[in-house]
Amino acid sequence: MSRRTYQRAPEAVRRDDLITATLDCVAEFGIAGATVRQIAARAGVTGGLIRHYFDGKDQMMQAAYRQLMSEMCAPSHAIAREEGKAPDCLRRFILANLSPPIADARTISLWAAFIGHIPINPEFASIHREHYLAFLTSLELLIVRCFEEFGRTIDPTHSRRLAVAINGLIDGMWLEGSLIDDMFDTDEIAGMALRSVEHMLEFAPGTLTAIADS
Amino acid sequence: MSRRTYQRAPEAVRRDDLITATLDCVAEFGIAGATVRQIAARAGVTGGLIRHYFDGKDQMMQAAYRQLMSEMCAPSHAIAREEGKAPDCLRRFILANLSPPIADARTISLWAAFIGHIPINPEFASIHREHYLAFLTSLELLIVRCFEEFGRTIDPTHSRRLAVAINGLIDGMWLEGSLIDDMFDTDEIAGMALRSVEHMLEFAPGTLTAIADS
DNA sequence: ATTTTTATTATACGCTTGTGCAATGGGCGG
DNA sequence: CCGCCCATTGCACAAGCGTATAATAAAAAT
Repeated sequence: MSRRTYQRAPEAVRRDDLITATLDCVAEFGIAGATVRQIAARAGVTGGLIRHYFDGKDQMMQAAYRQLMSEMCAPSHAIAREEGKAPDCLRRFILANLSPPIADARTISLWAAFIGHIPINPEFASIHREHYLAFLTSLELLIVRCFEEFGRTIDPTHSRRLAVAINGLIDGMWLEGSLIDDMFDTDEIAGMALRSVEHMLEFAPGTLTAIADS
Repeated sequence: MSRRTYQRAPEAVRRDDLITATLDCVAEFGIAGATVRQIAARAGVTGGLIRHYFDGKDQMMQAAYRQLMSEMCAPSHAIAREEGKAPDCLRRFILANLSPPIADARTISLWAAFIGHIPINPEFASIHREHYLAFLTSLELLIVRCFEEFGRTIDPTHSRRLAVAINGLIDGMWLEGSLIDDMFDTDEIAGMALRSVEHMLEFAPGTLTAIADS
């Protein structure tokens, strides 16, 4: 009988195709709808192939979650490491996390789908923790740089606490703004966040909000 | 053959038992592990009974989500409507949302399990939206009361924006503190949140943090 | 007591799931 | 151009899922 023609691909490419297809399916149908067959179809292969690249569906899901978190955090880390005036970097750091593609329907759908596994599955908890700590550290770095440029001193305990609080603010407003996307527009959410951080860090009004004031 | 003995229960009681069992199973095993049979076993009945009280598993899950959200929001609404000095109410409002039983492993596990349905299922989105807006309104009420007591004026646009930002802060810090529960203790998280809100509302230092200062 | 009602059990059914595995053929080394 | 390797297919399988439904017994009604 006739068998479907196919094309071989390098291991790295196939793995990436499968992970991308996994994320597509999870975003669109949720965790429950992202079955092995759906994912395989999306990737243009048949279901059996998944077990050739991953130990099982669970491990592929973990790989997909790892990639999602990396993609979500990458812009933040890049901005935190840029040269330039620290307050401007902080401003762009906050803005990046409250605008597309971080703050959009697909990303929140993926994040929401995976986060249910964290309290249940230690492997997911570990991935989450790792990225959370790295994000926190980048944010703290930025805060310390701001204080230095302003000639203010800050001890590590204080800077870490500020980072935790501001991280919470960013996460919470990202969640609100993305989950109910028809209530707020990006600029309004971002403006509120910038103003809030200004106050929390005791920056002079306009330090972060110079242009986007309303 | 012998058939298991059983006891009839009033409709309201059985429904509540089933919803409680649903929440227990979801908290412990996640959405995927909360099967009809697991839930029925936890409730002390057999699986078929679920279809006698609910149109299907989906509708029972929605009822469980509704109950979870109501339980999570109830303390906040109660505090917001209490008599007493507004800043103290606001302080207790924030504290309540960052301490057990709101900020604990079981509640975050439930919240995280259900939130994945919001981007996929309009019914879940509607339940979320309804409770989110009510929460926001209670918080805004509290903020306005504080301003009035301090003799400061605030227009509705501004008060709503502050409520959105502070709600984001609370949600985000609740998420951080509960999801990685071994990194922070309740008092530290709550203290940081209170200090942050003080700054955001331009309250005098100590207005909310009089005792819990560090 | 007896009858009626219906909450609950018990079982079966069809479907989908993730996985295991033999067959196949695409593409590279010789 | 051939022959080998292994990436890929195709199918079968057992397990578990939500649901449907007939039988049963608990409790209410008469």
